[in-house]
Amino acid sequence: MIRIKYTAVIEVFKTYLKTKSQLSESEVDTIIAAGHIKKVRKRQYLLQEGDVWKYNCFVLKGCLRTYSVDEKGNEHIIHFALENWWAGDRASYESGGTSLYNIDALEDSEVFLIAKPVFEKLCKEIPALNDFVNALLHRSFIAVQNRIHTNISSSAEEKYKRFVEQYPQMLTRIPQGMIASYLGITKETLSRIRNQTSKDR
Amino acid sequence: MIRIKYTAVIEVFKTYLKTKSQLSESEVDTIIAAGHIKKVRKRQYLLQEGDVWKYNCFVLKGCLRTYSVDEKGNEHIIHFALENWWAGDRASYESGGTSLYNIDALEDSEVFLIAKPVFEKLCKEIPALNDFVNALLHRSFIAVQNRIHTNISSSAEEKYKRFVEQYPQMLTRIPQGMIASYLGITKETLSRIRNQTSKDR
DNA sequence: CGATTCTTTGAAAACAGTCAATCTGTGTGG
DNA sequence: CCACACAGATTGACTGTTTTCAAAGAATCG
Repeated sequence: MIRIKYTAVIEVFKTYLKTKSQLSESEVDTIIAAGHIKKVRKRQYLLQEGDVWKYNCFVLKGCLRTYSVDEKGNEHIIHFALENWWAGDRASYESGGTSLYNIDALEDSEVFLIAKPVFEKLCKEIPALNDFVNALLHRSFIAVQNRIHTNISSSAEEKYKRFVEQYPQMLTRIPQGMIASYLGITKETLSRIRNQTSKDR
Repeated sequence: MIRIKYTAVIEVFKTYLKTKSQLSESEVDTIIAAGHIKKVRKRQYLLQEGDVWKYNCFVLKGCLRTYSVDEKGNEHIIHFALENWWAGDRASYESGGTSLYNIDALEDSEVFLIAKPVFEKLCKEIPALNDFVNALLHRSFIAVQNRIHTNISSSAEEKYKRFVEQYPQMLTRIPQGMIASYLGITKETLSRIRNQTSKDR
């Protein structure tokens, strides 16, 4: 059996839209024609603090992180985005103001970008897209709220355990220190937790 | 000059919709006709863990909290809703599954409820309502994300300070112990922080 | 290999939680 | 009106968790 070994990376987005939304084939094509692929090398910024975020960004390949840097130089990661995830700064996008966050790539990545005005136009023209974006936003909200709940009710160890359950794919691709940052604990604490739990067995 | 001393409590919702949305007078009336007012006494539940949440709930008067109770019996408050705020459990609402949360009143309150199927129908019929709900959801998402950011990047004291800045109205109406719970710290710690900061002056 | 990045470890200090007792204010019923 | 109960806030002593700082140990990559 002959298999096509190389799948154009944009297919990731096509497949995503086809399986997750009610969009027709031609609507999917319209959406894809409205944006463009951007390659982001490891350590390269997609957004820097002070910039304005004007895109919808879907990760086709690789891994991005969204984070802030405080006065002491500590990074605080609020979001990871692997393939099939969205990234961006919604606050800046909505308000048009400058961003407090940085987004950069943890691996060589490829993302699909659609500029805000273009995307808004599409949402108006394609009801199924509008519905999809809404449903997505609902799910995102619920996810962030769950994260709040875990955050205010759990110890460092519990937070890590839940992270492992919820995002096992991330464990292998994201450096431990960054997971610690995402959880709001130090890398040293996370290291000790992991060591601890492996001894317990 | 003669003034009407008593404003029907539903006016709170009318005013809210008129000032915050693009809805026409008649659309506002349609929406109001689609729901009903419910009085909730202090300590009374509006939702209990295990129930399914099927409403959109706008607070006309009083104050509600959404919280979970863990194995040890500790309460973890994820949301407060004063007048002009929405309350509810979006996860249960969207999925139709049972809720992990309780909602109860901290004061004698009045809320405006619109059942899910009715509300969904309204959203389809009234584009301005749909747009408004979306914009609201966007803002909510951004707010929760900011809360995450504060949570993972701040000490107990900083969290409290930000809470005070952001929600000064709540300080006078919500017991301190509950604010502590919302922040993910103990009531004793919050008490000491407050004492500490007042000495510092 | 050398350089860089990431992780681990140790010891001390800071921070926050626990438990129990006390204090304060409020509202209720006798 | 007082006494009492109750909810909420405070305080102290103690414990436990997490951070900090510094150093050393893996792992990765060109």
